[in-house]
Amino acid sequence: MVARRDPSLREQAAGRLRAHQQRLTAGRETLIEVLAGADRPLTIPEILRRRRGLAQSSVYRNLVVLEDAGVVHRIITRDEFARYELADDLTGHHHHLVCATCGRVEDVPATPALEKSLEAAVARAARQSGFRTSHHRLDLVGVCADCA
Amino acid sequence: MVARRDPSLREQAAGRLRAHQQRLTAGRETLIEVLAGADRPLTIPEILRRRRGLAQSSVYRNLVVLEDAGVVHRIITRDEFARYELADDLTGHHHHLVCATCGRVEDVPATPALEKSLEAAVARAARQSGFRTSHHRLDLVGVCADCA
DNA sequence: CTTTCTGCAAACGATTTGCAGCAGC
DNA sequence: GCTGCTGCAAATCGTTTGCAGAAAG
Repeated sequence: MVARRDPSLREQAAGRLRAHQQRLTAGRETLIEVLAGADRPLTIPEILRRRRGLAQSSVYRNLVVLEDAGVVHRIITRDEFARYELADDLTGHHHHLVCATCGRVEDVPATPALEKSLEAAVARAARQSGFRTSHHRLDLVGVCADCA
Repeated sequence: MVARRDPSLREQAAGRLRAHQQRLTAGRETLIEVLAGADRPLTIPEILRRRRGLAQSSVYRNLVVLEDAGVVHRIITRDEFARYELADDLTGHHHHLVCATCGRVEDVPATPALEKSLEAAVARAARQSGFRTSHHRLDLVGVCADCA
């Protein structure tokens, strides 16, 4: 998903990292660029393919740091690899289309009507369960155009 | 989640297994019993703890078979272990409360109002993406009573 | 200099798999 | 018997980690 506020993306990331006493290093900036340039969550092999010269272990490590800082978000579907995307609040809230066959994930923007229903459901569930809910996650599972 | 139609659960499972040329063996029946008796998805360590004497590798293998046959459903959250529950159509469609801290997952029944909104969103997303969507998955993420 | 980050290679751990013996038809 | 199921132990593979050297401050 392309970032909504490209110009400040770097600054926002830097700020969040600083708040976690972490630096915005070259490797971390590269990761943010790659994710900002993708229109869907990427696996680590995909990231490595898009930018040669990144060390796999540093990518893993930096994605953990970026996730802790709230800059990126890790999503786990059903296939072997985890996928990463920029955090929701940097790109706009959205949901995912997940291909049950190949694991590919595509973004789909949230709609106000649906979000309203979800809010209501979240509030109801929270009330009766003792869970303090902070956000939700909606996946539409199916078969993508390539796998059909 | 407790099965809605306990009496026929065993028969339904047997039928689905047979349709996939698989037998309903003792080990598989035990798994179904354990999952039917739980009110939330269980990890494999939890399953092994509830029924001593099950071989870990057979549990893994049988859960794959049961999933292929459409009897159980594997869910992956964020923590180390996958979790298993009986398939939606045996227990009733529901969603999940996921604890962001400990990974615990609780069931929450689906409500007609929410499902209607979801249907609409699914249809809209499918139309514009080339995905042929078959079902959805909604997780409410938060912190459970124990971790709060 | 001191602290954090990087890259390599080795370690980890949930899950999968090879194989020999057993059970079901 | 033949085929599929089980359980053990070993292998797999995405991910994590130890460590020594390089950058940041």
